[in-house]
Amino acid sequence: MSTIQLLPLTDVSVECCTPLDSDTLSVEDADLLSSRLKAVADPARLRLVSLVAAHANAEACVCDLTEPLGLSQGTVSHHLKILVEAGIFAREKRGTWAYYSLIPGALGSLSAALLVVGEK
Amino acid sequence: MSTIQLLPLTDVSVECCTPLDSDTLSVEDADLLSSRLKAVADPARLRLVSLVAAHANAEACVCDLTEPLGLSQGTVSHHLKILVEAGIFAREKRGTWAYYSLIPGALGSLSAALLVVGEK
DNA sequence: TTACCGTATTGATGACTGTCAATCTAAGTG
DNA sequence: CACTTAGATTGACAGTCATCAATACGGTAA
Repeated sequence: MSTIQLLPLTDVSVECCTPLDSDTLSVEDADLLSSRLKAVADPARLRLVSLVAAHANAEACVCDLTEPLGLSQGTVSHHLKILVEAGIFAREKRGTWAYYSLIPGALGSLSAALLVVGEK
Repeated sequence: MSTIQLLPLTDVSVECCTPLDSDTLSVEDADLLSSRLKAVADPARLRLVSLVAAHANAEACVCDLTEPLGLSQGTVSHHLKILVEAGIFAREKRGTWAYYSLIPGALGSLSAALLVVGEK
């Protein structure tokens, strides 16, 4: 049997979609990373992260956060949802209260991903 | 003369503005950090950082970046200005061309600042 | 000087976002 | 059951943003 060269073909397809620079950020990766960064690039949400991290047991309910943030309950709930959807906060409902906590390593991986963008 | 107690007064004022948690992100720091993160939380600007970093000599002019980004020249110029104002890119004009380059350590300090927010 | 080229800026537009007030849902409590 | 309380959701509004087309600016070359 003749052994068909498969690897060169896949290489060509890779070259096709990355024309000039070898290892540059793809559009998909850029969209993904930017959406995660957007979740954190807001003063209210940065303070939420800081408040929750500084809180006892590293978790807090909405009622703990509304007053120090100076925003309405609905707005705080909105920001918390964005942080949960970005994979930064975890939400656990116990009784009437909803407790939010930092997902371990989430900020670290985001911080690391940002750093990698600047490395060729 | 009666010695007036000044220190207790200032202590009270400090307690007044930091009611519960001790070392939480201030509103000013949150605004500052979020504005730097906003500069980077955009797909086009993330790709700009990646493209410049991967470019020869780690610098590039606008004409090098317009085509791989798929955006108009004016839009690319606009994004580059935002990155310069955020302290991430440096701009050097040589002749007709404007060369942009990553400021060393800029992404690193931003990445580190983001990480610190999550540490109590 | 005029002409050209690379870049910056302006104006307009459509999309997105942060915020609040109001409402709705759900879980406890009388 | 009705009532209260915590949180989520909705609708509306103002502000911001990404984008393009067009124009202005600033060197360089003829």
